[in-house]
Parts: sequence; structure tokens; C-alpha cells
Amino acid sequence: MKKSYQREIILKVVRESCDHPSALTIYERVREIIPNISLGTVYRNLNALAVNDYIKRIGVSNESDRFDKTITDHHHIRCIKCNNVVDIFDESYNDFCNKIELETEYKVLSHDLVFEGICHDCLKKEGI
Amino acid sequence: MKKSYQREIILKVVRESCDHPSALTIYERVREIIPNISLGTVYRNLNALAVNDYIKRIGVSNESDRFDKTITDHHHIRCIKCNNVVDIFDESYNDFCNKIELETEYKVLSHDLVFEGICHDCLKKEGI
DNA sequence: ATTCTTGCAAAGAGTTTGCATAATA
DNA sequence: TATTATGCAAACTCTTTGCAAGAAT
Repeated sequence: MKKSYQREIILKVVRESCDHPSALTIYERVREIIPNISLGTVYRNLNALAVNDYIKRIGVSNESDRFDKTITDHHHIRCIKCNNVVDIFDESYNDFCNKIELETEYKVLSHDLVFEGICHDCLKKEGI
Repeated sequence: MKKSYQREIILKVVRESCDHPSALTIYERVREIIPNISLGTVYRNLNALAVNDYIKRIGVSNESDRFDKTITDHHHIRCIKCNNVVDIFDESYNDFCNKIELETEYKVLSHDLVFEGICHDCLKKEGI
């Protein structure tokens, strides 16, 4: 990979984002720094950065992919009300995983589950 | 909902499918019975059937949704080689889920996790 | 000089929707 | 008759890609 200003800024934006932004959100944030950057460039670089483990891709079902500055194995949970995504670091996953491997005879590869739920704030707002 | 021949056949096709087919696959199977059915009708009815709990929608990240005749809570695992999807019925999920609720303060809603892995057959083919 | 990257626009996949017609209740 | 469903085509969202021009090695 050759050095590119665009890629540097894209990486910087992801690393400064705590909200697991989508490609489009990243595009908007990058445009504040490089106003004429193209969306294709953002997609190309997010792919390259994810493949080379600079960032992590989070595949959310029925939603755009999101990107995470934290590349170590962990899970996520998304609030279906406010769409916020937060990290889950839980060691008990390995036990769960082993059970699944025994039951299905699959070799489990995914270590980035995305749960859905309702966050604390939205629960309060809804009076639940 | 009024009765419709198209919806009946779509439901029948899902109920007779064991491979968790996508909307497009269901469309192809239904067309063998109703050759001039439109893709829009298939999508509209799959949505209606899923919302009304006749079938279950499985959201696979970076993939089309798939549909499942089994509506009770369970998980799935998809083989990244052959794309096959099988069911996982595992009670230990509840413990895992409780831990996540404690850790994140989210109310967990998803009970249809989709794992990725490699199935037994593909492992053998690859000599792993 | 060669290779990689960019911006732009077009194309692609998957899904939804507007509309007139047809079927159901 | 009033409502819901259909087929068709167009539109929509997210993402990828071909290409000529520009930047990096």
C-alpha cells in the first residue's frame, strides 16, 4: 500500500470515532476535512483498512456495515431505538462457542456477534 | 389479511424448505408453481408472513435475509464455504445473555444470532 | 517509469413502492 | 361495494467498479 492522504484521514476519523460509524457517516466526517473526497474512495479505503487489520468491520444484519477502531475480538450490541452500538467484552463466550462446535460439528469462526436490544437510556425514556 | 393463492404457495414453499432460503431462492421455487408471480409479491408476502409470525426472518450480515419455517427461538450457523445454514438449539444461551445484560445495561432482544463457521463437510474437503 | 490511488459516474445487487387492475370479503 | 393483493416497472439504498488523471515510490 502506498501512502495516501485520504487513507490517513479516513483511518484517523475511525480511530477518533466511538460510535462504530457506517461508511456513510465516515464519509461525512471525512468531508469536513477533505470536502471533495469521493464516496468510492472512502469505501475502497475502509475495505483495505479492514482487510489489513487496521480497523474492524462489523456486519450488522439489515443494516450498513459499521467500522470499529478496536480490532481485538469482542462483540457488540445495537439499540434498536437509538441505533447506538456499544462493545461487549465477555470471556464466557468461549464456553458458549465450544458447545456450539460440539453440537453442530462446525468450526466456529465468528467472534463478532452483534446483539440487538434496548439501551439503558431508551428503556428509561420508554418507562420500561 | 385476505386470503391469497400467492401467499399460500409462498408459505408452503418456506415450510417445505430446510435450507433457510433467501427471498430470491423462494421466488425461484414459487415460480415453478406460479410462473408469472412477481418478485415484489414475494417480498411483500415474506414481510407480511414474518411480521405475523408465520415464518421467521434471519438477518445475515452482508447477505440477503433468509427465511425459516421454525419460528421458535434458536440460533443459526452459516458455512462461509458452502453457504449452508443450520439451526442451533442451545439452552446455555440464556446464561450468556444474562451476563451481557448485566455488563451492558441493555435489555437484550435478539434471540437469533447467526454464527459463521465452516461445516463438517467443507472441513473434510479442505483436509482440515 | 511504474505502480497505486483518486474522483467521477455508471453499474450492480437487493429490496421497496406507486399505480392501475384483479381478487377477496 | 370496499378493501386488500397482484404484476409490472420504476425508484431507492448501499456498495462496487471502469476509467482517465494524478500522486507516490
